[in-house]
Amino acid sequence: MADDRLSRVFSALADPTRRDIVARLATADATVNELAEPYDVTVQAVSKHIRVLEDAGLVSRSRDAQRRPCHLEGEVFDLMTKWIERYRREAEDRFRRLDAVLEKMEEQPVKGASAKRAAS
Amino acid sequence: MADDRLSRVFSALADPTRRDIVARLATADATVNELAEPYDVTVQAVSKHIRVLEDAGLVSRSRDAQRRPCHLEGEVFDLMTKWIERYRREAEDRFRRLDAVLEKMEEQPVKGASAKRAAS
DNA sequence: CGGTTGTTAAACCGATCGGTTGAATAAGTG
DNA sequence: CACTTATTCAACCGATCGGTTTAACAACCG
Repeated sequence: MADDRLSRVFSALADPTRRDIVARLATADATVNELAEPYDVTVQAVSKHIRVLEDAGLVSRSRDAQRRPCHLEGEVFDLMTKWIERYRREAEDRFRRLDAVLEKMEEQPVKGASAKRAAS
Repeated sequence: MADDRLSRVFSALADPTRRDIVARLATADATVNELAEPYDVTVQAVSKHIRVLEDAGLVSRSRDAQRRPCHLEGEVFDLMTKWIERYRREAEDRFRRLDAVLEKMEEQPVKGASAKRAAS
């Protein structure tokens, strides 16, 4: 797994358990044990999941006696959104341009070329 | 890897090569060979990457003789954005609420309790 | 102090991943 | 037809993943 930020974030969120943890942390901070309770895996496994989320910058932790409360870090979402929006917009623009071309082609219906391969 | 849609999408984008392919497809459709050219891996490896993107619904393909042009599908981005925005908003709201609480605490500076643990 | 609770570290395991090589398939071109 | 081009399939390989068990560590509680 590439160690760049975006890769870590996407990779972290590729697991449904980790996404669920994020979802629950969105409503309230929680300790490892609290987070582990609903899943039928060991608390160690959940601890690992949280580590992954932490490494991705999605979660931060404080200390409260033996407990290590987890807190969702919202900033990282910006990174994803920025990436996504960029390419979504490009794709949509391209789609619109294609639409325009098709419309134009309908107006003056296919002069010469077969439109199979426009340019090199 | 869980086979649900969101998992496949995030998982697909967790790889930098695949993200780069998406980025390039945002500007123009391209064949497997064209896509493979800049990377120093075999074309088979790139073919696999494209398969992953296709399975995630990020890429669709048509046919042009032996070629299989790849086309970026923008819709899937909505799925991600929706998921992200939802939890980002919750996290931000919570942050704002916390801010409000802290402000209030500054107004009437710590009456009785130690504010260590508010409620069960 | 000893015991309990919360969390992590270490070692291991089967499955999947990203990559390879080699061969097969598909479809134009001489 | 044989030949080149574009793509995929199949088998394999080392690394990583998600999970386990066992043990350690940290900090409170009596």
